[in-house]
Amino acid sequence: MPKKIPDISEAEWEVMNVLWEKAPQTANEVTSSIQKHTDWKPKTVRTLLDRLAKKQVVGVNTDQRVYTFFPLYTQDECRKAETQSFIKRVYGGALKSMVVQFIQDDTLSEKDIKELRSILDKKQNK
Amino acid sequence: MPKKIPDISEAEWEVMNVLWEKAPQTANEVTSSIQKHTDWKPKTVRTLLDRLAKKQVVGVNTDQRVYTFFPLYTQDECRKAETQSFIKRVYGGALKSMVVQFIQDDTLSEKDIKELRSILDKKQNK
DNA sequence: AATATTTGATTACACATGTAGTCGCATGTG
DNA sequence: CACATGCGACTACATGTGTAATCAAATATT
Repeated sequence: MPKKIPDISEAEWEVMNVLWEKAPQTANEVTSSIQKHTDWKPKTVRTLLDRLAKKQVVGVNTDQRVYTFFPLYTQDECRKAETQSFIKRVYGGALKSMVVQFIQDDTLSEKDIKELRSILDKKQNK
Repeated sequence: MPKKIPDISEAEWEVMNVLWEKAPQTANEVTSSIQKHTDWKPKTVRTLLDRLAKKQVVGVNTDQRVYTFFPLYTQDECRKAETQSFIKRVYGGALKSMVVQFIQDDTLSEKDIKELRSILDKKQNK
């Protein structure tokens, strides 16, 4: 089985999302991207990168003078891990319950629903 | 608009789930239920209840000698709040992306998929 | 070369969270 | 009534997280 993925905090997710778009990147590059959505200081971003590296969620190239960082897991892997623990905590493990709630609460648009139906159709006829 | 629901931590969710099943309950009653799933000491449960009360997620009846606790929000309200922030963090806000991933990953059974389809059908014909 | 700047390493600090323990008063018990 | 027990109030303490700042060495600039 794939090794357990460490917890990724909310702020760390922002950083990961940037690294999943493009990697490797220097701390400065990551900071530039991040600052489009947030007002975090470069030092803050650097701390997050260091923590992610320590947690072994990102890797670091130290061969160049200025280090570059890259993800050690795919976005899908991390999403799946987070979602599983989230669903367990909040919905007692039943993804379906969540979807049902969202469908009933009109959180999904007509269009979303159509798309979901089409995805489910494809899946079932496969 | 409904006031913003405070963050509920993982351990606190366990407590809330017990209170949503039946309320009000004394700390002892909650502890008994909780200890079926966990090995938390009564003091731990009490601390969680106190924190939830402080956060105003649970209310406290202090009229009796032994206090009783009860939820101030429904489970649905809390689920919705948590899910919204979760989806935003992990899936960039698109619930659909998550469902798609889970459908494709076979996290949902054939049966689940059938049920979802039927729910979507009902929704659409409404 | 002297100085300014960049960058990695280390440290800071408050608040949240998991996981309890202590203390003192109100109550039940013998 | 004397004492044991239960419960609320407060305290504890390590680790995680958000949000950086400081310091020293390497590098770029003038």
